[in-house]
Amino acid sequence: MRELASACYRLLQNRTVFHTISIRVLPGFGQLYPSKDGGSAMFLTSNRIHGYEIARATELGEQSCLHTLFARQPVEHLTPGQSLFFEGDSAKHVFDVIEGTLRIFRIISDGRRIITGFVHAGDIVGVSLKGNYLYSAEAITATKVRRLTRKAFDMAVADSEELRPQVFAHVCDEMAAAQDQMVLLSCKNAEERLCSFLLKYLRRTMSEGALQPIVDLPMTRLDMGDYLGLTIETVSRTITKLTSKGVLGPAGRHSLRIIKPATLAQLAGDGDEYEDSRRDFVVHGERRRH
Amino acid sequence: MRELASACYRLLQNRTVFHTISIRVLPGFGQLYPSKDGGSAMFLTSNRIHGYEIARATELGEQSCLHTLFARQPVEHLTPGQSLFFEGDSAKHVFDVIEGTLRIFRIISDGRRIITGFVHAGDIVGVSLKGNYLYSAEAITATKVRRLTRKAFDMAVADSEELRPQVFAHVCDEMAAAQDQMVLLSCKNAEERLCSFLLKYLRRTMSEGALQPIVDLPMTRLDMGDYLGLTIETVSRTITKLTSKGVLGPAGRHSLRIIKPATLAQLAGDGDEYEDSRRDFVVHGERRRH
DNA sequence: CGTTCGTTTGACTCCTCTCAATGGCAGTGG
DNA sequence: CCACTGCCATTGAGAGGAGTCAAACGAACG
Repeated sequence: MRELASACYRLLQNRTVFHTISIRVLPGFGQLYPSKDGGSAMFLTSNRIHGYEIARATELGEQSCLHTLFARQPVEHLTPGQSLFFEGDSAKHVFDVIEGTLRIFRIISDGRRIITGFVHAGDIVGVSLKGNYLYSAEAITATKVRRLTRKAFDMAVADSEELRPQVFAHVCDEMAAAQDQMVLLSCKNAEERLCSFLLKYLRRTMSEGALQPIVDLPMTRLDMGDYLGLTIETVSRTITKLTSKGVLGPAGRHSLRIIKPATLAQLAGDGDEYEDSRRDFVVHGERRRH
Repeated sequence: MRELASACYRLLQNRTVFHTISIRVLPGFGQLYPSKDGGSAMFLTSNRIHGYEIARATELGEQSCLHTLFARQPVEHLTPGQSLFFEGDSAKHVFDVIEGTLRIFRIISDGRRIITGFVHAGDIVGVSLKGNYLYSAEAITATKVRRLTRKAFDMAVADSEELRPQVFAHVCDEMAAAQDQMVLLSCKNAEERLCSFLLKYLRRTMSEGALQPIVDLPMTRLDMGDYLGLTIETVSRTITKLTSKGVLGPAGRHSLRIIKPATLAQLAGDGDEYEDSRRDFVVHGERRRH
């Protein structure tokens, strides 16, 4: 069944005009979320065995950073909506994202989509799996990636005392993120979910040395909803509510200005973030759980 | 704050009678879920460096199975409710569960508990982390474990070409489980969550060669609720509903008889499980999403 | 036999989903 | 230059599923 959903999704990817047709053909898959500019041709992962990669990768084994493994690989470009790989495909490559954002998601049998994460520039995708990809990856914005065959990647890592702990750390971070997401989905209400989400992006933005507390959200409300376990309407309503509270302010099409970061942190309900709680005042002190 | 919650939880673990007192002292932590027989003393993880373990572990390096690393370690016994380690503690040990069941959970600032998983006999806990435990572990039933220092474990693994992929596979399985859990929490209703849960246990039970489709659920409704992102009332009501549908039947205090496994699989809504869908008939064909 | 703890059941509330309509922006073609 | 169209976002009204509060029940245990 998953194969069917996946196949159907690919079909949608390949469509030129008739994407709504596919939806009617398979009533079970009512919401296969055709991507914005799905007119682009499907991105086929090449199955060539890059023998030369292996040699090159191992020879770079003494380098300290995982990214250096990818340094000499050709850069591949993805247009928004283009797929990098599909759930269920045999996991032949590991990817280093140089620029852009991707969504990582699964489609379940009734056609719903669950975004399990977003991947940004500097991240590496496709490490923590054996055999087949557990999820699909799709570009949200124009994206540049470099790829390495798993074989090359694994060999380089196996040979390097330096890289192995890095890979392990990477997997641990992924695990920690998954746990946080489980906490969010388990017992946070819409406002807390959104605040947690924005807070994460705010931290990332600020740590990159941004001057203004403006977060860029390349994804659509649908993406956010599918990530946070909410509908687009609820996401939209919650943003409106936070704006009217004065926590957020508008800042362009795909951006939000965080006016009260500390309130945002409080509303996120993670609890253990006290750093800047007194930088602004709580307007509405309510803290109810559903 | 997390430290406070954790500390408060430890306090509760140590309590003899006055566990409700602690709750009132810290209004934020209204539901610290004192464990059933919390009268037991707190289990302190020993910090001795087992130098001899390391030698022994490496000398066992040529063995094929991860469990053999633990084979010569002394068996430790945990009574129900006893803690193995706490969230935030520095992750000094890796554990091999020989017998019994543990819950793996996190406490968030408002006192809620999220169970991220259950650990059964044959599982290994504490692998996929660096530095500190991301969660607490607590025995549900009488449990037997063996421990190895991380140092010994890591060294043995690093030295063995055989063990490394096993550890990697283990981490991948954990990751896959986390993803499945995210799907469950993201977009399944109470019935689907419970069915998924029961189905997982049923599969485990049957694969162990059980003759009867009876799943043993050592945990309480509260544990199930905290795992599935539901309240005890909803868990209870859903079980009642499934029983009245004829899918489940009572089978003792902590057990459930699965009368219609295929219906259970259908209701779980995972989609890609067709194997035995025709073994029984769907009574109520409804398949709504909330 | 009484207490305690876990479970079940009921009544009610409320948060989020669903359905539906509107608004706004961007790209396209006349 | 402007209407048209498609997509995304917003807003509203209504419904329903799960949470909350409360009480009763049942099993285990001293």
